[in-house]
Amino acid sequence: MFQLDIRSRVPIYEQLVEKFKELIINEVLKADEQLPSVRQLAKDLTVNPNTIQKAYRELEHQGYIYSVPGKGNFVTPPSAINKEEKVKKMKEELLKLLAEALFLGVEKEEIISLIEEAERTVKGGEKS
Amino acid sequence: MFQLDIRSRVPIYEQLVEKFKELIINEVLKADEQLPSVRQLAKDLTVNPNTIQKAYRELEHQGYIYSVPGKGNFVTPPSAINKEEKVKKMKEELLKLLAEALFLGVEKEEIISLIEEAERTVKGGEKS
Amino acid sequence: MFQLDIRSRVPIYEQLVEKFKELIINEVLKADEQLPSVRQLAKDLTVNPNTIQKAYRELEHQGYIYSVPGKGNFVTPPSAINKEEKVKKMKEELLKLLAEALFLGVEKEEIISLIEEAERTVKGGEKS
Amino acid sequence: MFQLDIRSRVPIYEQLVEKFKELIINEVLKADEQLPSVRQLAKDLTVNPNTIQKAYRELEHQGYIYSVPGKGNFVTPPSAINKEEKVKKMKEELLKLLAEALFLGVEKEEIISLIEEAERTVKGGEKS
DNA sequence: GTGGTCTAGACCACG
DNA sequence: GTGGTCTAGACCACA
Repeated sequence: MFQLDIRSRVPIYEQLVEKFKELIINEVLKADEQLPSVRQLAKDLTVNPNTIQKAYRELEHQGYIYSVPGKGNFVTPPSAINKEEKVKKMKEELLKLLAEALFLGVEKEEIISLIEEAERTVKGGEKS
Repeated sequence: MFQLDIRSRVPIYEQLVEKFKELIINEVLKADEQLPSVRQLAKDLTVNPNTIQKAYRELEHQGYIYSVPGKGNFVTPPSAINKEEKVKKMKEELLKLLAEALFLGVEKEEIISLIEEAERTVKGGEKS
Repeated sequence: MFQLDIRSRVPIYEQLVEKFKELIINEVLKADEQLPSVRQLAKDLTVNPNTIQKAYRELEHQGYIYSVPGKGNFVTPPSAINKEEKVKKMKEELLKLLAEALFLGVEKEEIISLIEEAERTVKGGEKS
Repeated sequence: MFQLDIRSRVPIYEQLVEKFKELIINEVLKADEQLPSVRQLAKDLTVNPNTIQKAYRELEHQGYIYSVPGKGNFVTPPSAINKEEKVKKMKEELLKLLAEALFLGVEKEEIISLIEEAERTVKGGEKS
C-alpha cells in the first residue's frame, strides 16, 4: 500500500503524513472514510504503532482527519477543513516556490501546464 | 554579509548552503572566485568552524564549489552546475503544492496571478 | 430527543450526561420524574446499553438523578443539587481563559460585550 | 517546580502544557527565555522524556514556544504568536463558558471582577 | 550538551 | 476491537 523509505532523512511519520494527504487530496480516501487502524497499519508496514500514531496525530492537527477514540480515524470532509489560515500559508509557500522555479529557468507555460495536471488529479474537490 | 536565523528549524549549515547557492547563481560570487576561509567566516558569523566546514563540504558535494587542499574553496563556474535534477525535483514539489492549493479551493486565476507576482520578484536577478 | 455527535472526541456517555444535566437544570425533566429506561433509550439512540448505563451511573454519582433498584432512574429535585462546587470550578476555568484572552490582546470591552451576548442566549432558560 | 497529578484523568503532557501556558501568559517565563531541557525536566519530574517532548511539541503547535534542535526550547515573543485564529476560537469558548456561568447563577458583576483579577496576572502582555 | 525519531511493550478508556 | 498515553531505552543530527 505504501512505499516507505526507511533510509530517508525525512522521518517515517512525515512520509506517512505526505502519503495520506496525497490520498485525501486526490480523493482516493473519501470524506468520512475510515483509515487503517493504528495497529493494523503498523503491522503491515512493520513500523512501530507509536510512529503511526504520530502520523495520524499530525494529520489531525493539520485538519485532514479526525479521530474518534475507540472507533478509528476518519477523513475530514473538505467542507469542514479550516481553510483560511491554511490557504494563506499555502500561497506564501507557492510564491516562494514559483520564484525559485522561474529563477531556475522554468518557463511560465510549463508552470501553467503543471496547474492543469494538478487540476486533473484533484477534480471535484474545489467545490466548497 | 549573511543573515542567519538562529531560531529557525533549518540547521545553520543548511542556511549557509542556501545563501551561498544564491550568491553563486546570481554571480555575486564569480566563477573560480575564492570563498572566505572557514576560520574567518566562522569568526565573522560567530558560528562554530565545524558548521562552516559542513556547509562547504555540502556545497562541494552538490557541485557548487570545489576545494583545493591547502589553498581554499572556489566557486564552480555556473555553466558546470547541473541544474536538471534540481528542476525536476522542483516541478514535482510544485505539482504537489498546486494540487493541495486547488483542493483547498484556491482558484486557478489566483495561482496565475501568483506566478506573475513571482516573476516580478525574480526579474533582475536572473542574469545567469 | 438527543443529538449525539458520534464524531466528537468527547465520549458518548459524557455527551449524554451533559444533555441530561441541561434538561434537569432547565426543568424539562421535573423533580422525581422517571428517566427513560436504559434499554428503551439505547434502542432509540442506537447506542450500546452499556453506554446508557454508564451515563446514568455518572449522573447518579454527580447527584442529578437517583436510582431505585427494580424501578428505574429518577430526577433529583434541583434544590437538592449541589451547585457550589461546580460554580467554583467554573470560576477557575473562566479566570484562566480570561487571562489567556487578555494575553492574546482581546480588549476588556470585547469581553464585556461577550458577556452581554451570553446573557441573551441564557435569558428564558434560567427559571430554576 | 511543577505539581503533577499522576493520578488525574488529564494526561501528564496536557497538565504540562497548561502549566507552561500559564507561566508564559503570566510572564514568569519571558520572551525568548529557554525552557528546561527535555531530559532535565524529565529527570526532575521523574517522568519519561517522551512525555516532556510531547508537551513541548504541543506547546510549539499552539505557538507558545519554538524549538531549535540542538539548542533547546524557547518562549515565543507574544508579538510573534499568530493570534487571529486563536482569538476567534478563544471567543467562542469564552462565550460558551460565560453562558454556562450565567446559567448557574454567577452574577455579571462577579465576572467583571474576574476580568480585573485576570488583568492583574497578565499585566503588560496585551500591548502588541 | 541539545532536540528529534523510533522501537518494544504496557495499561487504560471506550463501545 | 479501537485510539490514547506512558515508560524504558536506543540512535541520530546539530552546535
